[in-house]
Amino acid sequence: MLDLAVLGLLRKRPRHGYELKARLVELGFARVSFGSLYPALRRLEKRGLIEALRQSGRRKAYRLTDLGEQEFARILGSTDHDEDGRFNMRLAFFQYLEPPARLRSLKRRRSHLVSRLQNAQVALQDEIAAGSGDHYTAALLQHNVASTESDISFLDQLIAYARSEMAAEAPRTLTGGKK
Amino acid sequence: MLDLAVLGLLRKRPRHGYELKARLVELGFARVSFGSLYPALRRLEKRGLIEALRQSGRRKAYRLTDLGEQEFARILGSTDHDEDGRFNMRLAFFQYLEPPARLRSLKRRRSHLVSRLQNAQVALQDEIAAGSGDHYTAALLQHNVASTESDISFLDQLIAYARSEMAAEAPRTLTGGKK
DNA sequence: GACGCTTTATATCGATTCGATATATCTATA
DNA sequence: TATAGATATATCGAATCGATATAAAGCGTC
Repeated sequence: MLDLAVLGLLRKRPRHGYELKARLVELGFARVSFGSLYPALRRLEKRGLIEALRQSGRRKAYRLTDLGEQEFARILGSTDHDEDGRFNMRLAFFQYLEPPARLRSLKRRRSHLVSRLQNAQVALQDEIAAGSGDHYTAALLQHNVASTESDISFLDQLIAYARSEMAAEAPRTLTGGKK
Repeated sequence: MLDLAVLGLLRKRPRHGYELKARLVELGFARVSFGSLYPALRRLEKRGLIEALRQSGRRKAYRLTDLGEQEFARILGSTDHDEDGRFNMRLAFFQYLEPPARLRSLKRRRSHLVSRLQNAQVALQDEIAAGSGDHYTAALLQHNVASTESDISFLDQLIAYARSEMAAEAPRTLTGGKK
């Protein structure tokens, strides 16, 4: 996932490690640590996907190479492994995906969340049925259900938006699109 | 975090690895893998915190030792490092914490989320101000804000509950508690 | 009752990531 | 120019990931 993040952020403009970290925090990926980021930079450099532009003082800015751009497109285009952080990272780079690919990715994510919701609902019902009497465990399970529901409705908004984009972009329907 | 999870689940009753994994999934910790779980079991066994009860076929159930129970209490009592999964795991074992410790933990978590919310709000405003025009990045940042807000109100409910527990349990006020 | 099939269950392993610590460089300011 | 705090990179053992291997148990079915 870090590879995608680094390549994606460098696609816009060169940055050094510290800047990358700062942007990741802004985007909500506070978990990525320097202990994974710096090794990732060296890994990517060794693979020729990014290259260093030596600069002032201690900073070492990197830029994306052509090879790196290809690899970024490849990772972004590959079917996503359904994990929360993974999906959100992908979302941050949706601008680099074609609208149809966006829609596919969103639908896939949605169905994953729906099945997660079902599991969460069952777990909650089982807990209530078992009547263990632990309010906090029940609250945790209730929260899992609620936040998954909220994620699904968030996705539904995105799906609606992606559909409208496609309608606007490819107006080759009988109605004869405008613009 | 896995250590806390394993010890906490075994505190209730003996289980084998596969059962532990299943319960973790129910509780919403789908991310823990067998590749971390089984090594963790051996680590904990070597430290004398759990011990195996050989059983039918391939299953190897473990039970918590006295030493393990002490260590569990120690970990649960130690100040939590603010990370989402960490906190939720703790919540799953709140039943083993004293009400005042519960309240302290909840408040600490709340203030952490409030500062995260502020950062998320700033990031969203900055993105809007920058006017990059990428709807998906903006949506991601908006979602970060919304879900953090929702987490805070979830915590507020828990805090209210924890307060009511303490009021009910230690009714040594002037009003003279009932029960 | 032996044949496949799926589920249950543990193990293993290289690569990645964590988390804590160390250290160097800038910047302000007194 | 000392000192402090923010910026920036590096390092390293331990934990975790994720994918794969293996094997026993359960189960229909012919």
